[in-house]
Amino acid sequence: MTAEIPENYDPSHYDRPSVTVDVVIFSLVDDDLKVLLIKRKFAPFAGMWAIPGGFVRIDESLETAAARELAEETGVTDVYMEQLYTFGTPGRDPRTRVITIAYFALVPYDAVRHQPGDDAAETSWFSMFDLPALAFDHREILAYALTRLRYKLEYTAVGFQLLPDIFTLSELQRAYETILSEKLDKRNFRRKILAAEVLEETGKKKRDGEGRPAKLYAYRADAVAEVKTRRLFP
Amino acid sequence: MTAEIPENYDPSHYDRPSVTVDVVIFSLVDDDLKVLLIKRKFAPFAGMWAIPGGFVRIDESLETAAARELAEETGVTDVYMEQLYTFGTPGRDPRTRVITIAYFALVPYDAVRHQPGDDAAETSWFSMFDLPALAFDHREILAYALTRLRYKLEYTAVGFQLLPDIFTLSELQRAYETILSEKLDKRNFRRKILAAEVLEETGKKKRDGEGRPAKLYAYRADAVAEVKTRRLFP
DNA sequence: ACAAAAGTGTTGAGAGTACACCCATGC
DNA sequence: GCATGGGTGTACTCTCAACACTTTTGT
Repeated sequence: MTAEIPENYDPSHYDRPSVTVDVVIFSLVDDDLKVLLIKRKFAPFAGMWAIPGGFVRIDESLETAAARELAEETGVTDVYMEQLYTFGTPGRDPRTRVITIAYFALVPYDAVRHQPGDDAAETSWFSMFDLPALAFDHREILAYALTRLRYKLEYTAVGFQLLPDIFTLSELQRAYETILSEKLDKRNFRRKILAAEVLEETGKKKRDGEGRPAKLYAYRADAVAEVKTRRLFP
Repeated sequence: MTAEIPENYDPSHYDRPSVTVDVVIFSLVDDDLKVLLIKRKFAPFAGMWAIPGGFVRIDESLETAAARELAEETGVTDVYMEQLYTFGTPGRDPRTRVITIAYFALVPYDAVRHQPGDDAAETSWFSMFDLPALAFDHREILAYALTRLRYKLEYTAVGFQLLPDIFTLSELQRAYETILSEKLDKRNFRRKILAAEVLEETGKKKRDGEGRPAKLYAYRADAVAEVKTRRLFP
């Protein structure tokens, strides 16, 4: 395809990098944005925490590989997941050239089956706002994942993906506030989220704690995920 | 990192996919959005057109590989380029497993040195709105690239990257109209682009064709590239 | 009855949109 | 002087942002 590497050259003969997927698994716990990390047992970066990931098998798609990693760590399938970015700087893994395709997943905490310790590997949820020492370039990947998640919250209805199937508007608002690290106005929030027509009332009410019971809402399966942005040019 | 593939396993022993970069090279020619393609001489897809690309060398970064491909095909360096998406469905290349990290570049046509035919490989500019038969999954990659470019135009000032160093507001407007496939209002366009404060007058005027000479503008090097989007939540 | 959280409207400011005519030059 | 493209302002609408009190329940 290029002058140096003719297109008829069989690509299987090339010196090839390793390819992995890493999955940034977000969840909301106790009004905090958490990410699931794995403690490394071996060098390099032994004892440090890392984003769950693994090698892409030779005959599986990238999405399948990412979904497999997610399921291995959390037992969860069928959640919101999207490709984040591909990181491939030489030297990011000191052992050999490793290119990683990073994904991020939004997991409702009540759907997580494997709790930390279930698996052989030690895993734990960490606050995104209080991270431990991280292996490789994983701090950079997490920073980028948070930026993308915040950005995405502002023009899509992706926030629901972190909550249970049914939820109250106050819970949804707290989710947005937690992720954006910012207080939102209750009346404006409700008006806007209802105007987007992505929610439907379930008819049920949540009566657990103190105070007036709250209406429970569900995400409308038929809703368009992407809310049209206001455009820069008419 | 996973149950099946222990983290202490040396990744260099794995059965590894090939990794390429493909660069979607956009330019504006005669008020049309063009993309540079290469004619394939060998199987698979012999005679079909393809996005320029090549293997990532074992010790170069992905960005370097993409910039190298761009320079080989156009002679251009230092233009706007960003990572688009990573495509890795098994079978997208019938020879072997190939994962490609796609980039897109915005190239002012007057900067292109290698014209079609300069190189050994046959290259040609095609209208994005009238594409030939394409090899591999390259039609899908181009469709995604166009979507991203259009999207990006709406909330950033990236349109300049397709024009010469100095340009008139009418030329800029025509660039936006061409890419978006949509007429824009002249007064609103001018008001908005000037309000963004990313342009500066050069003092020069363009007097070539008919009509009143137009002021020539330049992109302000110190301008912030990303224009703040209106947010969905306050 | 009181504590706690849910729920609800209005107003002012700023941005978006639609729309039509005069200006400077070359021929 | 006329054809050609460049350049300019205003009024209406709509969305955003700020702001405080009433309602429903459990104890």
